[in-house]
Amino acid sequence: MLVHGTTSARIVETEAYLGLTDEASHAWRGRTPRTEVIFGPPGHAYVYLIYGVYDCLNVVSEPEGSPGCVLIRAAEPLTGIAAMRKRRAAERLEDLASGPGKLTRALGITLRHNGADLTRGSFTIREPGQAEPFEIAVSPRIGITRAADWPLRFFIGGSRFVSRGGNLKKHAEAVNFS
DNA sequence: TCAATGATGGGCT
DNA sequence: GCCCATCATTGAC
Repeated sequence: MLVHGTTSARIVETEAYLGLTDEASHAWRGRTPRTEVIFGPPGHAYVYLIYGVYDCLNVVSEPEGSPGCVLIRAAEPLTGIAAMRKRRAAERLEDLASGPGKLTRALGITLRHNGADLTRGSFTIREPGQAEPFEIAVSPRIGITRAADWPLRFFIGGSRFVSRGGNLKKHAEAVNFS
């Protein structure tokens, strides 16, 4: 689960961005001021601004010097729901953090968190206390123009909290966990 | 329900 | 200038 202060949410949808071989990855063109943290140590946050409007959160996932990260695309609100609703209007609970731009806004994550260490402190990713059995489904990535067909989007099968583009059930395959 | 569209700013050519 | 890993709103069915 993703925790920021008093707010927390169960991550239900992610996408992988591979780095130098992946044209959709910001790191594909190499190391620049912006992509510096993607080349840094794993477990840190890469936050960027998309369309001049929304902040998106990634977790750096490869060893230092090797680029690679995971975009957090959707989450199920767990605690601090009142605080989230204050930051972002949403009628239904399943619309509160059901997209990469929505969840950062709901949890109060912004560009100033770029480079933050997610393994400790008040802004972290931890194991949920008690996970029920679940299945992880796989599909192509969403909303990108390059390498769009790569099956690198992973989400909790059957979750009501996945993003709007989440109904790509055509290509989805599932793996079960418990 | 679903497709089309404008908002808006930083990074790159 | 142009692109962009998005979202809320609009308007047609």
